[in-house]
Parts: sequence; C-alpha cells; structure tokens
Amino acid sequence: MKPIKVPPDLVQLVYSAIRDSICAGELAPGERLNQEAVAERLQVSRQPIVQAIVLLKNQGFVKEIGRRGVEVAQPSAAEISGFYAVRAVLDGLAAREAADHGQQHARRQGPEILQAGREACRSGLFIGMLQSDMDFHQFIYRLSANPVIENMVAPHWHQLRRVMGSVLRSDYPHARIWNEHEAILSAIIAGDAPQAERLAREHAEGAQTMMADKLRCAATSAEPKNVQNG
Amino acid sequence: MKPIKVPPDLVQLVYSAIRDSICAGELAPGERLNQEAVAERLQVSRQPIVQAIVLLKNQGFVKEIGRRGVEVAQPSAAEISGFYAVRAVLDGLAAREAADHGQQHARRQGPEILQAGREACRSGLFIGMLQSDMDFHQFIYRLSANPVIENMVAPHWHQLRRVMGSVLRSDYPHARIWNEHEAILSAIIAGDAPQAERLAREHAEGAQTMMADKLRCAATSAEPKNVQNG
DNA sequence: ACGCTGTATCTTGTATACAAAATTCAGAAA
DNA sequence: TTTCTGAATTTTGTATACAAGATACAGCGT
Repeated sequence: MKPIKVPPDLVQLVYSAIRDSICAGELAPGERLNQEAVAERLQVSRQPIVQAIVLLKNQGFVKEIGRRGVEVAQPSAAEISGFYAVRAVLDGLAAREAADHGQQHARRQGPEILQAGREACRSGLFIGMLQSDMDFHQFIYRLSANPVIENMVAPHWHQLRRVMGSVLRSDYPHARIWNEHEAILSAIIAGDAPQAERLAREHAEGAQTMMADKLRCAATSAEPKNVQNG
Repeated sequence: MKPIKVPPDLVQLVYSAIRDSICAGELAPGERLNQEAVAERLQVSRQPIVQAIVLLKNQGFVKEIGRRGVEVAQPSAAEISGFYAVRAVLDGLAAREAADHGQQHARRQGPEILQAGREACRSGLFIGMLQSDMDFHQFIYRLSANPVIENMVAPHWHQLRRVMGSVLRSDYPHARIWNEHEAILSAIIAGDAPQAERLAREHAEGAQTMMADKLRCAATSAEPKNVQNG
C-alpha cells in the first residue's frame, strides 16, 4: 500500500483561490485585500488567509502598503518584460536539457500534446488555448528532469496568464505559436540540444516582443485607471 | 520627505533566522522543526513561526512530512545541479542585459567590488570570500535592471551558500573565480552583450562542474548519514 | 522477556482574542 | 461652508485557545 495523500490544507486552498481571483481579474490591481472579508467569503478564519498572503506577497501577486495590509499588485511594464526575459532563458534551458535526456518521453507523449493544442485552437476558446499552451511548456519542464525550473516559473505562468488574458485575448497568434511548439518538440526528439534551446528561447522572445508592442499600443491609446505604481 | 521604512515584521525576522540557521548548518537536514521549540528560542508566539514556515516550505528549505509538520530539507544532487543550471542561464541573462544598458554604472562601481573580492580572498576567511562572491553577482543582477532576476535567484543563493559552505570550504578556487568576474565585468563595461552572457554562463557552469565533481567524490568516499531522501 | 493495545501526552492546524496602528467621521472653530 | 481635531470604529499583527491527529508509553496477554 502507498501512503495516502493528505488533502491540501486550507492555506493552499486559500492561496489558490486568491491567486486565481487575481489572475481572472476578479480582484483588480490596486484593490485592497481585506483579511476579514476574504475569510468571510471563503468561510474560514483569518489565520489561513494571513498565511496565504505571505506567499502571495512573496510571489508578487500582492504588495504591502505601509502598515495597512496588502493590495493587489499591478506588474509594471518592466516586470512583465522581465518575466518574459527570464522565461526565455529558462525555457531554453529546459528545452536543451530535454533534448539531452528526454528524447524518448518526448517522442511518446509529445505529439498528443501538440494535437490537443491544435484542437483547442480550432475550438476557438481563449481559455482553452492558453491552457494547452501552458501544458506544452510544463511538459518541456518535466522532460528536462530539472526539478528547479518548474518550481521557479510556475508562479510566473500565473502572472503571464493574467497579463495575456487582459491584453491579447483578441488576437492570439495560435498558428504561429503551435508551429513553433512543433519545431521545438522536433528538435528535442532529434536530440539537437543547441537547436532546441535556440528555438525555445526565440519562441518566448517572440511572445515578449508581441506583448511589449501591445502594451506600448495600449499605453498610448488610453491611460490606465486605478494604477498606483506605474 | 520620504515614506519611512516600517521595521520588518516578526515573520520576516523569523524567516531569516530559520533560513540562516539552516544555511549555517545549525539545523541539520532531516531534523524536525518543532514550532513550539522555535517559538521559545526566538521568544515569540507560534504564529509568526507558522507563517515563516509557509515561505521556507515554498522555497525548499524545509519540506512537509505527512501531517507531522516539517523537517529541514536535504537538497538532492539533482536539485543542486538544477540550481546551478538555472543560475547559469539567469546569470547569463543578467550579464547580457547589464551590458546592454548598465555600462555606466558598471564602470563606476564595478572595480570597487572586484577589489573588495580580491581583498577578501587575501584575508583567507571563507565566509568573506563567499560574501563578496555573492555581492558581485548581486551587483550584476542590479545592473540588469530586470527586477525579476534577483527575486528569483535570491533564495537559491542561500541554498548554494549552504552547499558550498559544507562542500568546498577547503579549496575554493578564488583566483580563477575573480579572474572570471573581472572578465565578465569588462565585457559589460565594453557593452559586449553576447560575450558578457557567454562568460557569465560559463562561469556558473564551471562552478556547477566543480560542485558535481566534489559531490561525486564525497559520495564514493563516504556515505552521508542522517539523510532520508537521497 | 516480548509484542500488542488502549490511553495519556504532545504537536499541529485552525479558530478566537486582544492590543496597537490606521481610518473614518462627527463636531468645533474659523 | 470649509477645515481641523480627536474620539469611535476598522483592520492588522500577534498571542492564546482548542480540537484533531500523531507519538509515546504503560499495562496486559502470551
């Protein structure tokens, strides 16, 4: 018999709930997070909320405002750009390591993920496209057999999900994205580590460029409201 | 007038205290962390301890053991290697961005840091060498103007400090290290981004290789005790 | 003596309590 | 009417309380 999995504790559940609310835009940037109110909504005491907030603060989803608790953070343009830059090199690393010693798994399970991605794009549901995009990259992280990469980028994917959801819901270039995914997977299966790294990195840098364009465009067309930190 | 800095709260102090105890080896891997005992030692209630533990768990310094709280984690060889691999690409990124738009600051403040490092090595105190090593790399992170990099690697530096302290206290190749640091700084000052990236990356990869050798050597010569997770 | 079982003790996770700091707002003064 | 002041109310950070699960151990049977 295997040790049974303990059900995730309240702190974890509260953390996910708040984080997802932020990423879904239900909690707007700049909005103050009232512990009692959250506790009320989630039907738990303030204790797990406080603990979850420690994590959310550490990962940049909320930020302190003096001695008045925390508010939902607004990632600055520099931070968003920074996320992508970091993701680019880490995705590159993951792809390289995957090509070095994950070829078998890549060949067996990769095509299925590609197909699911293309399906999701045909379905036209943005949320589904984003999910399969994340699935693909998580798959590469797993292939890399480097346990550190996924842990490091996981929170950032949520941040990106948040930003992408609000910025490029309209024109998400799925065709290009999944062609690039396919190329990355091919390089991994072929065991061509330098090529896999280069492609994965350029893939993320492409996303970075597109996001930067979008943001610049949005910034010039309309000043955002409710923003304390530019 | 500027907003005055609020003194760091108990959670932060407790977090640092426990983390430093772990990195200094006062708390051995596998040792169970008793909340009440820690609270007693630090003269606070259990509450800040619990919150600090959430963070420590998230950053891999401690790990859960079923429903019996947490124990000090033992980074596996794969994780240690993973730290270095991640650091290599992130250091590369930081150096590249620093060369792109941090030349002025690098020229002004860099030499001082190099000198301090050489001094520390002459003094022969291991702790000082390690500190100035960390200082140099933090300097590069700051130069990069990418706020994400430093946040991401900060916990890892503590992990590395821990590992390095226990593994290569004896022969720390300071001469080579600071020559490489100097070369990296030169490339940044010259604004040669690709070169800066390559050098920084190779610098970290060199450290990774050395660490891997040491670990393999240590593993064959003597089985470690007190280790639950290999 | 050895192993099993049930109970006492300890430890954790969560809830509640409380004091200090921040915010709000009514009322006084200009 | 507007602005300032200070007391009432919120809200937070930390401490204490409590219930459920984990550990230790004594007492029983073999």
